[in-house]
Amino acid sequence: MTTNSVSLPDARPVRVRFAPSPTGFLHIGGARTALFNWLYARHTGGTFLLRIEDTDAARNSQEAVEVILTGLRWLGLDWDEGPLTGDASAPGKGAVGPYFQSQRGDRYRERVAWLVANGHAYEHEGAIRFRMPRDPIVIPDLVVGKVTRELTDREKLEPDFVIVRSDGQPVFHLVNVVDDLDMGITHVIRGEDHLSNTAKHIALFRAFGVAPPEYAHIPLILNIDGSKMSKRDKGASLLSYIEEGFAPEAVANYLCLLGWSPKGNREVVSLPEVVSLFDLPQILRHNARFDLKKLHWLNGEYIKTMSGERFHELAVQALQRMGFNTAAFPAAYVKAAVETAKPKVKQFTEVRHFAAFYFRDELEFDTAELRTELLATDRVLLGRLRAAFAAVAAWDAKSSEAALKAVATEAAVKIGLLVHPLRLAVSGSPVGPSLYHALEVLGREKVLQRLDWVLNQAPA
RNA sequence: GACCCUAUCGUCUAGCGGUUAGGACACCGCCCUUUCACGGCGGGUGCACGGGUUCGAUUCCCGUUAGGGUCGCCA
Repeated sequence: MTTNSVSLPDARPVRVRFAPSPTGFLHIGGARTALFNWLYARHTGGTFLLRIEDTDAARNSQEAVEVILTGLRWLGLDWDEGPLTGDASAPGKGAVGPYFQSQRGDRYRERVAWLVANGHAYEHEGAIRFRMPRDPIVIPDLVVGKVTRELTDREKLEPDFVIVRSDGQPVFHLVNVVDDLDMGITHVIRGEDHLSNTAKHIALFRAFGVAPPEYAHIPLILNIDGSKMSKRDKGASLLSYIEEGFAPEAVANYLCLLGWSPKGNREVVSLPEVVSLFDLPQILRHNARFDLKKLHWLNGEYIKTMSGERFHELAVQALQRMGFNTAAFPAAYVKAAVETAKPKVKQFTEVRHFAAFYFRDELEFDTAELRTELLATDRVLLGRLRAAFAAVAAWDAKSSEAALKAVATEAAVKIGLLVHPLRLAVSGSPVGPSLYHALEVLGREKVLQRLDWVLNQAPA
């Protein structure tokens, strides 16, 4: 029997929560904690609650809460109980609210008074301290196993810890436990950074005379170099993935793969399927490093199978964020243009390279060198290509391809000699969508215009 | 300093005493091709180290090392 197979079937319906502090920032690790809680609730048919731990007035604002709500909604993590907006005083959804700690002061005062009255806590220099047991506390953990936590040397000097500051504000350990108790939380799924603190929480639950919830401490997400991911690190904020053009389903899928596996050599797994496969004991115990390249690949996988409509929606969104006024172009043109980028794009910010040229009046080169390179091409050859294009009867991908190949054959050159400068001339970039399809979408007029521009420039 | 957790390719992982240690990303090579990209095929790289236990350890135990976490009138 391994140490972590400790869970017996529990009659109580599962109630889990994500309890972030509104810092104006949703950490990617926090997002994964929320995801794992959500997965467990959905897997067990339980309830997922969102609780805002805004006891620290200094870092508390409505906007900061909205960041969390927006991030969770973007990932597709809906909560059964919790706030509806960032407004702490507004009513939330659920029977055990308020779901903002700033609104629960009475509960905390009541609980603290009880602890003091029953000898579990006492006032000391204006603050209230909890009488912490001196003996080691055993933490049964669904992922880590049985952990015996002894006091550290510092704690031995003063084992009792503050639960209410001298200014009257209750402290995290107290409010966290009181809320979990009052909200009927059955499983606490949180980052491993809380494992050591759990001894305090268990002691508090016992003082209140109730059994602590089940615990599941999940490993942390580290930077790719193994250092801890702090707020400052690139990619630490969930918001950055929204801005960098990732699809939420890809990010959620990738997060699932960190510390958990669907087995069977699979990587692409939809959230509904993860819901059915997910369970706590299978979570890995070691930290994972965040590999942006794999997320990038995974995002590409999702884009490949994405409907044209959804791709269109997200691509246009990305273009507009980059300042392209796609609305100024005919809808059919935008649709066709964006479509040519779909097979090549792995991230929505990349539509800039694959579709921006459709929406620019002036040719813009990726680099100055490319401009020089284009102006150095054989004008005679390019002129013949222009003439052939002008003579094509019906302008489409097939006919422009045929025309280009005919010119190449006639001139006895490899088609690459035409293709490369042509691509540069119409898009300003050496990489892009299927060239002939791009020509078709762009329209003959614009193609000839851009070729003329090159032909009229002084040779490099 | 003390306490706690962890350790399979560069990265994410499968493996739960006997395997040619599997997959994916990344990387390299080849093919396809619209000299790019996309796609296809192929390739290399791994059980941190040292002791046990065992007929046999990647797998179990102990230690070392390394990484991470915690010890706050922050959450």
